[in-house]
Amino acid sequence: MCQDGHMVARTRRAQRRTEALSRERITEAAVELLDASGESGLTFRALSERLATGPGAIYWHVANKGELLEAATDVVVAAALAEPAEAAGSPRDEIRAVALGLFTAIAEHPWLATQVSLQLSHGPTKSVPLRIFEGIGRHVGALGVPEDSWFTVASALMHYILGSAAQNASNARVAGSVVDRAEFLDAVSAAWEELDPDDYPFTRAVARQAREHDDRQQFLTGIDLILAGIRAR
Amino acid sequence: MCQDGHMVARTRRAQRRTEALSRERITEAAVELLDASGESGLTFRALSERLATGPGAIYWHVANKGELLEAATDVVVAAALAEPAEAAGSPRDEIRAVALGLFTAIAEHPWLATQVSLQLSHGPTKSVPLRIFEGIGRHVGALGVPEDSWFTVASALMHYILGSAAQNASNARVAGSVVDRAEFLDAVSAAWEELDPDDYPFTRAVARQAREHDDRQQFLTGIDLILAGIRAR
DNA sequence: AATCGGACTGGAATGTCGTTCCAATGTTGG
DNA sequence: CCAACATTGGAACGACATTCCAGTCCGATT
Repeated sequence: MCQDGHMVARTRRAQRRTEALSRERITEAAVELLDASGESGLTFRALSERLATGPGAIYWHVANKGELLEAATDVVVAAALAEPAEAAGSPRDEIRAVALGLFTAIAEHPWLATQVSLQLSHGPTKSVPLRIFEGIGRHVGALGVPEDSWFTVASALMHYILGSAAQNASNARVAGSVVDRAEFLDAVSAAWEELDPDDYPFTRAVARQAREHDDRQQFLTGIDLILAGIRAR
Repeated sequence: MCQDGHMVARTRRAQRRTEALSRERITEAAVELLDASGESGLTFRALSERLATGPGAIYWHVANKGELLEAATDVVVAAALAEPAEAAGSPRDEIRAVALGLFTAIAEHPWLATQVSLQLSHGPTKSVPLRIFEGIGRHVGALGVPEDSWFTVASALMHYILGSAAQNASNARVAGSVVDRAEFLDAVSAAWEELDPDDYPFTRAVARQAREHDDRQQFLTGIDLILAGIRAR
């Protein structure tokens, strides 16, 4: 088996390696892996196999796993925010579009919620929070908000959007289909109704509302709430 | 600290083990470890050493690391929400109190932001999201909100609070003192001002506001924004 | 009092992960 | 053609969460 290694190189390249390894191809494969098997599915070993290479080759293009996760998140978020750029509506509609873009992106890539929250807590200079902040803020001026409140208003909107998105990932993960979703909400509602009435009176009281609510609708209602607050000043 | 030398391992209990191992003691030690060395500092090895035991003993009381993190988060959040229970003010002040309680808890335990976001995305039946939701919702009724909007309004407030909290963890982590904080904001603001004017016009425009803003103040302003939106309906 | 069984302990062992290292390979310019 | 260099991929390493198991302790039963 020692001498056998002479010709070990094999025709590996003939397999699929028509394109060279690149940061883009690696990130793309990472996203596919994340979509297919969740956060724990993305390992350098699995990635190596899918790209028909070894871990060392990946490390030539990417510093570490954190950077890989960051790149994957960035690609997906950028795609989600790029779409509604064409349709020019009222500033209110524009902001709703940004919010809904993120909302559906997270529904399609459940791992995204955790990652975006993570990037957010890693600092405001990371590209993902920047993209979102800019995407929202761009339309805040047109909303009639005085300039010295821009920062505050855009921050409030971003925080609400990301907070909601994080929560709704759990729905998306468990509920693949509409039927599953109904079951999931039923389970949540039932669990809430069995809480201790002394400790959780409010949650028990709204258990029925939780069962019947529409995520997307409620999400937009929340945005309208903030927009109404802005207008009320 | 005082080693008993190479005495037989039998007199182990004489060392420091006056109290028995319990879920509470383990969680407490986990929080101390997290506070001292951050999220990566909490390992079963370090925890074993601090508790003068082995990993196996810990696993008798705690199922896995996730459950340990959950318990640690729960304890800290519960403590943060318990304080303002006595002082009864206007519903608006009560909600502000809940929000500020979480805000300062995260400032004292920077690892909390990530954990709370994580728990949130793991489902609405986990105890941490429940506590927060209840803590807020309890005062929503007194706010004059019609009952069929309770769920929506409480959700919107919770999402904003948790989203803001996640962001402000990065400030807290980097900025131990007031001086550090000013430096941090300067760095962020400077980084924002060097962005591409075509891609990030808004962010560049508010860079100066970012430098001078007060986290806590802005956080409360955001809450007032939502409350104003509620009143405006 | 002796013993028996389950609660509890802790050290060793297992397998997986991120990461590093390095010999081998392709590629490029002189 | 050959030296410098960029790139590759497989093996090896250390740290980690988790499991296993041989013990130890303690309260209930007889």
